[in-house]
Amino acid sequence: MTKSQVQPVSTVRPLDKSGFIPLYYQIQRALMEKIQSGELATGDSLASEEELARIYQVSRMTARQALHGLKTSGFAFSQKGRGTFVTRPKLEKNIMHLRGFTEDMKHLGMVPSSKLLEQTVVNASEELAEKLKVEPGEIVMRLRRLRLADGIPMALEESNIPLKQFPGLDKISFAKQSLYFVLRESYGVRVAWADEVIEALPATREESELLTIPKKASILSISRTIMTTEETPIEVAWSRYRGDRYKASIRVPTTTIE
Amino acid sequence: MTKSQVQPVSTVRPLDKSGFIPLYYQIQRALMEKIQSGELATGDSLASEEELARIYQVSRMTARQALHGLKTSGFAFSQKGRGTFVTRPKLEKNIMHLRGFTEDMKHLGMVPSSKLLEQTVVNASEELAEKLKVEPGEIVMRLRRLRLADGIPMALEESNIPLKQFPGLDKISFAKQSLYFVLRESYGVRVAWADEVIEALPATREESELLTIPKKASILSISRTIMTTEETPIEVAWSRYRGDRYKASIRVPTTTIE
DNA sequence: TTGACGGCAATGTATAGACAACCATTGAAG
DNA sequence: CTTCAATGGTTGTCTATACATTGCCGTCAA
Repeated sequence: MTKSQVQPVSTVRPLDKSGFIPLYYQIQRALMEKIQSGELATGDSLASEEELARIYQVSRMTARQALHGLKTSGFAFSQKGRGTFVTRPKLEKNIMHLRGFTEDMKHLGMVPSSKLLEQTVVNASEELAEKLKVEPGEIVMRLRRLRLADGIPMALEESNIPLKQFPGLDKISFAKQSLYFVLRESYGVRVAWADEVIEALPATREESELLTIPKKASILSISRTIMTTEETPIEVAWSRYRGDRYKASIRVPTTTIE
Repeated sequence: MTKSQVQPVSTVRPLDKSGFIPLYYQIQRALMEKIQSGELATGDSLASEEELARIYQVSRMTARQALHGLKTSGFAFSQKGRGTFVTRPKLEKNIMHLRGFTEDMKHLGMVPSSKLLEQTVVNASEELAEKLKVEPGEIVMRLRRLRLADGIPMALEESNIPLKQFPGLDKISFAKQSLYFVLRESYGVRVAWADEVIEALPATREESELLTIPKKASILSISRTIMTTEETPIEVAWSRYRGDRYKASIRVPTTTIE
């Protein structure tokens, strides 16, 4: 509360009013940066809705929307009559964010690397075709990668993408580029939601060898289907994480508690 | 789209304008009921914001807020220029909802039962005290239950609740009543969020015996901390599910995709 | 010292309206 | 028949305002 008095107004970057990026989102990102950089620590109070509106020269509802975005992504919470406060989640792997392995590891301060095991074009099996909502036998790109952090094998990933929707995708090398990055930037894919199923499985022989763990050791399996707004699956993928090195976490916000 | 023309207006229950329950929430629940009952199937279009506003005699922003609630809880999604559509998730155990085991199993059409292993009052250990944000040694109620579905052991649950906040809780029998139900109805607890950590672990000897699975078999572990709006933990709990019988699932909505 | 009250600040809820962006359909022009 | 333009419907963003509800704190009186 006293902080806002001390804080110089000069630190506020003016908003881009060109109309391409929503104002509320620009404010949200500005606040997020302050949280990520540590300028705003856990427990600190954020500027009030009224104050944000004054600082950024927007209406209170717009400022409110920016704060709402922080709340639903788990970086802040509000108390009626008190204010809005930072609550930076220190979580292992927040599955509420659709990040790839590379981004995940960077956030954890580890050096990610990847070993391409397979990049082929296959005909969809019955099971896969059903999940992808295509005809059996349709061509699908399959990507199988071993993921390492600081040189230690951490996960095994397989990704299946129907090539019908993304012509030419099989000719791109994913040694360096992130799959999600390519889909977003080159094909303009708009993701609507993702369904994830989480299981604890015993390692198969192949998995235990690649991940250098004992046979039948516990594995955290996350299967994911990413859907577009047209309800067409973009990708069906699964990841197998070493049970002894990996935890998934999630923050369930108030809005979804019944 | 044609549906809204056929639908008689008489089915609309008038809103309770007494002011105790927000209008947007009443609309949200009314829509949710139609989804749950099957009156609105997956893929059906919901009434437009304008239409809802007209039907319920509220402003468009209020109708919009009702739809927003459905979206963030994964029961609907919107497309600019087209409308809002139902997308009822048919998922195994949606961890986006804070349901207890009993409600979970009922939703899956199985008959839940429970065996109370332990209901004691203990002094908090270092580790537990830190998680509950209380002093070490403070009294805590511990509930350990074996959970069965159709008579088959499915999960092991331990729940720790600081008694300081809930005097008399240790005298209530939880053989029949749900813990969440009691906390909500008798103590008026307002939950702000829950953090969950999901792991794949090998079963200990005790776990394998109680769950009738082989030793070191894979177990899906979900640890949960439930917090109030005051940032005080209400409950620290963990569940151990049989890896061969249980899957957790989650639908990540657009709003939280970066 | 304590308790009651009032005022202030903050979020929660709700209204009314405006324009932009996007999608599907229709109808006219080629 | 095909293509393009207009149109209406829908969600997305934004403004301006109002009142309710809650938490905090200081003042004043008992």
